[in-house]
Amino acid sequence: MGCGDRVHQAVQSLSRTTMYALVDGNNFYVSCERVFRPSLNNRPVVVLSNNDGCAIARSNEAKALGIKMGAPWFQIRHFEESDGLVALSANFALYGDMSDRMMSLAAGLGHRQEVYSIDESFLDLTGISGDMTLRSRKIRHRILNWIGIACGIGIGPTKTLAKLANHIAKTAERKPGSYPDHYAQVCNLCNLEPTERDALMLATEVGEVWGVGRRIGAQLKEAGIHTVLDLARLDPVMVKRRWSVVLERTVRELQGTDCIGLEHEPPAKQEIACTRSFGHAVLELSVLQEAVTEFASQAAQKLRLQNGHAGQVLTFIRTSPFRTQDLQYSRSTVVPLRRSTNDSRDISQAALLGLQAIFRPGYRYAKAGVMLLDLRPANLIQQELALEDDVADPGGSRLMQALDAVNQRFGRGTVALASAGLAGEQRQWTMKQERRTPGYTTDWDGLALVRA
DNA sequence: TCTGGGGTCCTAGGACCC
DNA sequence: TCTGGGGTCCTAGGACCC
Repeated sequence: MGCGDRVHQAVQSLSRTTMYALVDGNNFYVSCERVFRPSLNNRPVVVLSNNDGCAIARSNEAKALGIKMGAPWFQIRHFEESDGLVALSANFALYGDMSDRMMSLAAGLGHRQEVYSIDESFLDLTGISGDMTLRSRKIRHRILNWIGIACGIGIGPTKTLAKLANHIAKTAERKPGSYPDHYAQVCNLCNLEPTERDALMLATEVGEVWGVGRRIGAQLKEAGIHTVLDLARLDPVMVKRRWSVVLERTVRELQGTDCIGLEHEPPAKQEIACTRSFGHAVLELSVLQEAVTEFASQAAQKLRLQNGHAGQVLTFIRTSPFRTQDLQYSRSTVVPLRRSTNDSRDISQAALLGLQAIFRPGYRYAKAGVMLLDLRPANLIQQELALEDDVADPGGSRLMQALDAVNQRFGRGTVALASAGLAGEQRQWTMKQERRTPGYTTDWDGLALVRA
C-alpha cells in the first residue's frame, strides 16, 4: 500500500463512509400490467408511449426478440403475428399508484429515501449496522410478495456505484453467465475485494455507466476507453479538461468519492411542461389554438397543485423531424406575464399570444407544447392595485379552486376554457390510445373481477 | 401511413445596452 | 490606416436522465 493510499484510507475513516442502495422495479410498466393479467407472464410484452408511438417498456421476452427501447410500434408490430407479442397503451395512473406502494416498502431499507423516478429510489444506508445484502434480499422479497413487482437492488459507496451494482444485479438475473450468479437480484459492491470489484467493472461496458450516454460513450470508445474499469482509472483532472465537469464527477464517483449525495426533499421545479404529439398532422391555426389552450390549462393546474406561480409562458410548435420529405419548421417563444400567476385564463392567453407570433401557414405540424417558466412560490404575491374584476376574487384563485375541484370530482376536462374546443372525438388533435388496460387500482369501473 | 413526455444542465451566437 | 468590452436577454440546440 502506497503512502497516498494510506492517507486516503485515513480520510475515509475520519469522514464516515457513505453507503447507498438503489431499488429499481424490473421492466416496471410491464410488471405492473402483469400483476393484473398473469396471462401475460412468460410472453413478450411491450408498453407503448402516447399515440401508441413507440415501446417504452419491454418484458425480458420482448428484449430477447431484439426489440430496442423506444422502437417505433409500426416497425415491431410484425412480432404480434410471428411471436405473439402483446402491446399495451401506457396506463400511467396505474403505474403511479403501483409506484407509491412499491416506494413505501422500499423505504424500509434505509433511513432516508430519495424517489428518483417512477420505478427507482435511492436509500441512504450510511451507518446502518448488519448485513446489507441480507437485509436487501428480505425487502426485495417483501415487495415481490406484497405488491407483485420484482426489483433489482444495487449497493455501493456512491450513487453512481449503486447504479452500477443495480445494473449488475438485474443483468446477472436476466442473462445467466453475464456475471457470477450470486450477484443476481442483489449486488453489494461495498463488500467486495478490489480484485472482485475490478473484475465486475472490466466485464461492464462503459456505456452502462449512469451519466454516460450514446454520444459520450462513443467518444470514450474512440479514445480507447471501453469498460467501466477503463473509465474509473482515468485522471479526473484530465477528464474535466478533455470532456466536462459532469463526466469528471462521474469518474470520481466510480472511484468511490461521494459527489452527488441524497436529495433530502425534492427540489422546487424550475419548469412545468405539457406537450403532445398529435394523432394526425395539423395544418390550421384554429386547431393549434385549441391544443395550446388545453396544454396551457393543464400546465396551470399542475402549477396550482404545487402552489406555485409562473412568470413566463413558453409556447412551441414543430413539424415531424421523421418526415424528411416535409418542409421542416420548429419555433418557440417566451411571453412574460404582466404579473406572476397560476390562473388558467391568463396563462392560456399568454400561450395563445405566443402561438400567434410563431405560427406560419403551410406546414404539417406534428407537435406543440406549453412550458411554464420562472416559477416561484405562490405566497410571494406581488401587490398591485386591484382591477375591477379582481375585487370579488383577487387573482381569480377561488374560480380556479372551483375549476380544479369539479375536474377532480367528475374527471379531467369536465370544465374547461371555451377556446380548448369540444372534448372527445370532435377534437382533431388528440392522441390515439387503442390498447389501454383498465385502471385496476385507480378507477372503480376498472377493478379486476375474481372468480372462485 | 405510423417515431413519447417530462425534466435538468450547459453552451453559443446575435441583439441590444452602457 | 486604426472600430472595445462586458453584461443581459432571447433563441436554439446538445447532452443526459427516466
